[in-house]
Amino acid sequence: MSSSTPHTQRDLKKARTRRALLDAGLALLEEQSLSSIGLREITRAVGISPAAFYRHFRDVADLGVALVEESLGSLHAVIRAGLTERSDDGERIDHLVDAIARFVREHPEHIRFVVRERHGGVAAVRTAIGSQLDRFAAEVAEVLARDEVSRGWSAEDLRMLGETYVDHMVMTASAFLDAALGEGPSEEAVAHTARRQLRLISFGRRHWISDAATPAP
Amino acid sequence: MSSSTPHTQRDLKKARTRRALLDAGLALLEEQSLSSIGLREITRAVGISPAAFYRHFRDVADLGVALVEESLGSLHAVIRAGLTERSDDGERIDHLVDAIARFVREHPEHIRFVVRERHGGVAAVRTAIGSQLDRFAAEVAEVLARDEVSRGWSAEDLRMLGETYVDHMVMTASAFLDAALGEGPSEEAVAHTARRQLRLISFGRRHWISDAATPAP
DNA sequence: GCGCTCGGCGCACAACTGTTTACTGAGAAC
DNA sequence: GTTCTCAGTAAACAGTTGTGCGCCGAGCGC
Repeated sequence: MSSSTPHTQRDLKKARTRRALLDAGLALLEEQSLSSIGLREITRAVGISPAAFYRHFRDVADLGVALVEESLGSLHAVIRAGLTERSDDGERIDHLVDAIARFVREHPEHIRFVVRERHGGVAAVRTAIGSQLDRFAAEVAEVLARDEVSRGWSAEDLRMLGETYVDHMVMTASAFLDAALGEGPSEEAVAHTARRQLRLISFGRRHWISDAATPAP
Repeated sequence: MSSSTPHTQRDLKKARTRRALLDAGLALLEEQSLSSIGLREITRAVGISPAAFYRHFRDVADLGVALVEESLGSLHAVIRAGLTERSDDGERIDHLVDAIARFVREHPEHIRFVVRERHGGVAAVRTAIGSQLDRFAAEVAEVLARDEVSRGWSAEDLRMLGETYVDHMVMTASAFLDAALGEGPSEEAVAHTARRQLRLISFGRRHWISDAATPAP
């Protein structure tokens, strides 16, 4: 999107092995965490010599950072579409949850990576994911600001709401992933719970009072 | 609490180096993830020979599982107290958030460990944390069931609510930790956001309609 | 076509890993 | 006081790791 990609067949080849490295790393991350993956392990999986790795990345951590952009870039578009699509609350929730479920089904390794490394052992990757999710939250907040229910909401409250949504999405995606691998509840159950949680938030939103003390229950 | 602890001074010594191993592991986990920590690395930090490790744990993963019980055991009591303490919603939220903040200040390494390994690269530890948090969610649900607002809530809905609370606690604790290390927003800011999110949930709770279709906003 | 660029290779290097083996010696048991 | 238990040791094992070096040789610009 930003780098110049000269169409010479040599750069093409380079881009292809770079892809292979990224894919191999992603695959290995299914059962390990980034900080325990060896450079040699990756090159072995790709079928190139260890030294060749340095032609593409400085570090394994560097490869990790590259994976962050890739993984969250695609999710980005999906969620944004899912949120904007319908303004009716019930349908919107269903669509959003479905969108997440579909994404997890199509890119399981990507979200596995994000969830695992969000609080993982590699600082650079952690902060990369963090700032990506921050931008994400801001965007969601912006979309939600357009709803009628958001009238009178302060920017800060909207921001908080956006973070809540993003965190919920990540957790839901993670739960879907577990479901797909047979660990934890079924996909239906996860979707069910996710919808109810979104509904809970939705109710809270509709009756939100920004500053007043909350009455006793 | 469960194991027989003969007061012979030899078992005492053994228990002490076991503690040292656990502490060393916890300390190393501050900047790495469990799957990348070496057995030798731990024994070196403690000052014993690598082979001595096997007198206490079969694996590094085994040590990890032991850390899970320890880390979440203490949090358990704290949160339960924080939740039960006050029935007024506003005060309860404040107390809960304060309790989390205090806990993070007192046991930063423990929650660091839990957050990092919850979705980390070691399956055994992952499931140990998962089941611990599950029990946790059930307990929270039970406490919340005693509120007046929970009249008419199905067991399933309560369970969902409990999970929401637990997830929120973990995320908040993680945010507090980041704050303490100077990454991300300040502790005050984290507490502020956490309180608002809890308030949002609280509003949602009060206006919850279990099955009916949600009206347009 | 000639020279240059540069992705990839092979090899060497020192450092490290987990695990086993036979052992020592302080303390328990009787 | 003698015997047994067992946490911890030292040494060796075969692998593995990241990184540096010099060298190809296919493809590029010209």
